[in-house]
Amino acid sequence: MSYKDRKVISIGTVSELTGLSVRQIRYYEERKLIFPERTKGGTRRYSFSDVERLINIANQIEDGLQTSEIKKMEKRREDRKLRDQMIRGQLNAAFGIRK
Amino acid sequence: MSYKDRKVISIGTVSELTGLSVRQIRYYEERKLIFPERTKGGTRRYSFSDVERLINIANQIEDGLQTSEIKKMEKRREDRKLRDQMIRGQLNAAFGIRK
DNA sequence: CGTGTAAGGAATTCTGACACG
DNA sequence: CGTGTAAGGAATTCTGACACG
Repeated sequence: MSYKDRKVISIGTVSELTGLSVRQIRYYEERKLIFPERTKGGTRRYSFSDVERLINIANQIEDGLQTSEIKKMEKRREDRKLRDQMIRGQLNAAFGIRK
Repeated sequence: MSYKDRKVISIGTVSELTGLSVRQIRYYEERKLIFPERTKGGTRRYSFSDVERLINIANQIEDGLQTSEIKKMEKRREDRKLRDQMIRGQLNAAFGIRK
């Protein structure tokens, strides 16, 4: 959609923007925490959103969390979000509650 | 400032986003129409604003304009902008006109 | 588990030049 | 003038592995 989500940044630039090593960035991908696109040639491309996400991941790692825990927390957060949306939708369908 | 102006995109990706050849992109820089940054290694980095500017340049070229003419028009536009700002500033200083 | 590193190779980019028109 | 291309080289990125802890 917006510039923020266009995958156009190569890993070296992401390393500069985040302060993380390319090794760390690739590792977080291996652990399914980040999902860059690939060019035809196979090089990774990240978005600014990815950069922000990486900074959050790095902070959680610094706080002693393991990548598996970070992954679980994200999933729970995502599940809550979906559940809330569903509840909102049902309330709206039943009572026409706006916003 | 914003994501739009961060110089983080390499020339190959810019080529994809604009549909221009890397040769064309480098040439417009040679003609002083575009100003990418450079990494320590010397590779060019562009912003989304640069991508937009390139698309505009390409359209003007298609319309038969020469790079020197495009450059002049941009300068004139820039000069008008500065002049208007100055006038606004003087009006405001003299009469306190807001906005 | 998270990260560094050396290894070999492939993809990407760079510059200056020649070509065409 | 604007753009394509072949040339040689340098910078960038890739993967799989070994190391440490």
